[in-house]
Amino acid sequence: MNIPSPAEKAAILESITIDCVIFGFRAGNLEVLLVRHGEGISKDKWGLPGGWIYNTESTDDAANRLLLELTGIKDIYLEQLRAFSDPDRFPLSRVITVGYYALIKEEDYDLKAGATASEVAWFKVSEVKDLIYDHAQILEIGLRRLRRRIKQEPIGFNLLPQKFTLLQLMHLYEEILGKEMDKPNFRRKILKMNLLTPLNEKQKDVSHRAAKLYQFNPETYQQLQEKGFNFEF
Amino acid sequence: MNIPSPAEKAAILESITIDCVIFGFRAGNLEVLLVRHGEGISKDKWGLPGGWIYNTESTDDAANRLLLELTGIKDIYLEQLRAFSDPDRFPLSRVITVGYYALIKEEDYDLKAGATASEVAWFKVSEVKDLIYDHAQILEIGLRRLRRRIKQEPIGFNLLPQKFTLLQLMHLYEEILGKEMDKPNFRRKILKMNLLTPLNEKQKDVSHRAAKLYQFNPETYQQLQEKGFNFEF
DNA sequence: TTTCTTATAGTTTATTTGACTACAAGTATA
DNA sequence: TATACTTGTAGTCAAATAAACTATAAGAAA
Repeated sequence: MNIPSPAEKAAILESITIDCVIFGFRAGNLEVLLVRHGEGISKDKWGLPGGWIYNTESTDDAANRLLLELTGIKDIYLEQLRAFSDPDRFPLSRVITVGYYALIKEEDYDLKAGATASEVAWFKVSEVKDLIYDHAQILEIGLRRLRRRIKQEPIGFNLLPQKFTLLQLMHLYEEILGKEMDKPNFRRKILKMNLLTPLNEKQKDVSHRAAKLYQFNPETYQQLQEKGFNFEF
Repeated sequence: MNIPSPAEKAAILESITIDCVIFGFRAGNLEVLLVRHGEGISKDKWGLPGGWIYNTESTDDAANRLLLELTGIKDIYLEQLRAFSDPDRFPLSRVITVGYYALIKEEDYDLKAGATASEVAWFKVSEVKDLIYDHAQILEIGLRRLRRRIKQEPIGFNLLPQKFTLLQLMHLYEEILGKEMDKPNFRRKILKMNLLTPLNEKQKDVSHRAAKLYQFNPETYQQLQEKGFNFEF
């Protein structure tokens, strides 16, 4: 994030920015998308993708635009976290930032660094360190939100391939919630919800008994949502 | 909310404001605190208490300060809702507002209109209408947050007098969640949590059998919180 | 003394949980 | 080809919980 040029100043809100916490999941690890800044006071340092917002756009629109410009990712569902407003959070001027977060399947998107980002990459959440400004705090709040959300909505499915085994799904919950689970019980509970459609297909190329593949069924989810249900495990 | 004067402009962030949704409970009704504006384009109209933030304060601090200035209420726990950022939400200029919410016991606070508010008063949530700008939306989001929170934390006790009966507590849950409950079951469930200290005291001046009074016990709550528990009814 | 209202205790049945056990279906290897 | 090994899947059982309901107690009012 840099101080905007005079030309830019006319079009943006000088005291508000956006920062996005984008989570992905690969090889059993929860990851987060970071960009390396190409200019300004944080040049060469890693941080969350973000930037200034235009006078004419909502923060939702700004978040989507910035994410596309910096990382090449578009058309994803970004949810607002909250505003971060410590007066000293940004060293050059008084800036409040609005945090957003999302969960995506890494394989569905090609990364392409753009605008003020010289590089984009996924990092394991457990290994992230030294982020600029207060981005560590924003990430922390994003992670907390993710853990809460995944207990109440079936968002975890966004992180898996379209066809997955029950054990993959369970491992995802274990990784995000940070606790071990019982296979038979998990299986019973998730199947009773009727959210998964069993496929006539099995895993391939595994050196043990192949597990049945399932896919998430958004329609039954719609129906269930009206009655209200929960994802505690 | 008015356009700030040139003198004020130096001290504030021009494009960010705060708005507070303060909930109270009286005579079985959920209420919200509104102020009548004394000046500016929304003069004489009712809206949420709020205003501009200073360069030197966080949004949390600004919310507390504004609430005190406008309504006389201080030292309460305000929680951030989120930023509201529709480019057209404020008619005179581009302003993003950060919403806050809180729950208080009405009897504990004296209202005193101040600063740009000519009047302050409690309104039944079910009867509120015609709020300025997008304050109806902010109230709606606050209400949704309240309903979610009350299912997970014992915040409802903030709304009752210090000594209360189980039926009063149940009615509060019924009012906020909008559904009827079973007395014996509610009673059993809430007592098993061990959050209430029974008093050697009963209701007075009621024309029927007097119910036992209880009070909320913050210490056992502290202990329980570590283990995690939930308030579903 | 009877009636009415609300408080509180208890019952019953179905459902859900958590911890396990057992076995099935494959792959690897001897 | 037989055996061991790994993971998947089904099922059991006791304990805890939830929902719906009945019954009785404690007062106030008629």
